[in-house]
Amino acid sequence: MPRSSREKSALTRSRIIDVAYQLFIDNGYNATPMREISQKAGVTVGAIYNHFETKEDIWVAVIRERHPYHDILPLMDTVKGDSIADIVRSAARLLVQELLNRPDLFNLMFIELVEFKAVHVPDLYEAILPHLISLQDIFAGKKGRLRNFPPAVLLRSFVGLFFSYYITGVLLKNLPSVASSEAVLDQFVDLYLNGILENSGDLSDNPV
Amino acid sequence: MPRSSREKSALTRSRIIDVAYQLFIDNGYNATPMREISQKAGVTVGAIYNHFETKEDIWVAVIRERHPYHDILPLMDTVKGDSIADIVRSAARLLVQELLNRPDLFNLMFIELVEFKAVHVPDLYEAILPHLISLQDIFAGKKGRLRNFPPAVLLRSFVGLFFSYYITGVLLKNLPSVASSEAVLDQFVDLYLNGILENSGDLSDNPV
DNA sequence: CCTACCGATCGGTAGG
DNA sequence: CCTACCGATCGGTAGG
Repeated sequence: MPRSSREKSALTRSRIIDVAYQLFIDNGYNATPMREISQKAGVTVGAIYNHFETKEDIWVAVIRERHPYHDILPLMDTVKGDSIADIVRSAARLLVQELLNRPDLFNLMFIELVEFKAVHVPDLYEAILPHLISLQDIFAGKKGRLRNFPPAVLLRSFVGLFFSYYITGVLLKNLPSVASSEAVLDQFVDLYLNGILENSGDLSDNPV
Repeated sequence: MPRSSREKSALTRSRIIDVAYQLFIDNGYNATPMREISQKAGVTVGAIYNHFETKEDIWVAVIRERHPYHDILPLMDTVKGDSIADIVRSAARLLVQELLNRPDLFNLMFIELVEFKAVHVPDLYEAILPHLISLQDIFAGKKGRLRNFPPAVLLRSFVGLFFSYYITGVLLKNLPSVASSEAVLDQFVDLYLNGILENSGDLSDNPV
């Protein structure tokens, strides 16, 4: 039970963000009325404006405070393995496990692209970048030799791998021949590993 | 000059679609008022409803009749080369030349994902699929050996490559270290070629 | 945090 | 009677 009005206010604000997060993901930003947020959050529309100056401020709070990277990045720091291939593969598995059955990250980013032209993306950098950069150090001293790609390209293409898999899966989901599955994701990862590693063998013949 | 009222009607309809196409790409679907479409098209709002029953019908006409694949797919049929690497690379170059400085395709697909949950995507299959499937035949008898990936995975990861490049470029565009450029795209393609080809050499050491 | 309400604008339709 | 289109306005809802 909240004791002070301070705590009560913080709880209300948190409830508004939770409700808005879900509605934005389900319907998009412009298609989510303030009335619906207020009803589902159990407060009046006017009350919301005690916590946020504008509707867009709710969006900013959502991507800052409820963005799935809060759950995902700490997982990345736990990735271990003897070889680069093992590390990349287990990182990919972790990411997929978190992301694909809960595609909030993708929806939030697409809404940000479509409805805001990515203006809030820089807000996310300071939180995400340190984790990404530390990923590069993880490769140092591991088995396997990386081809001569710039680190930024390796990182960017790794992140892009999941967008590639997710978007093509959604766009082609009605075609039986391109059904998404763990096996297909493994093949995407194998293709990526073949792409970045020297002497990767032929991972397509040796699924793990 | 249009002679019959039939021709005039067709021109008006075409003008409405052209205007809506640009506004949807720039602002998204929900953020584009019928008033703005009507003003820019030089007709009244009421007149639009002689050509389309609802606003959503305009969207459907846009993605059916103005989708950039109308320009892109014919280009793909002109791709030639002695080796698989050459073919994939020139296909990628053609695609990028068409797409990256005119990212209509991406925006249309993202709007479709965010604001319509991809319900109209099946409409596009019948037009696009035949071209994609014929791509697989192009590889037959060319120099270079493909790794043992299913054709659907090769195709899907090729399409995904451009989504990967485009989205990560937009999301990270404010970071100088990940600036998009033709060189970076070549590296994405090299990574992909390393990924799908046996004995690709190390393309990252031998930029073309 | 609420009730009550604003200026404006939304997608869509009336009769002619 | 058709088409393409008009000026005016509908019932509801947007953010604030």
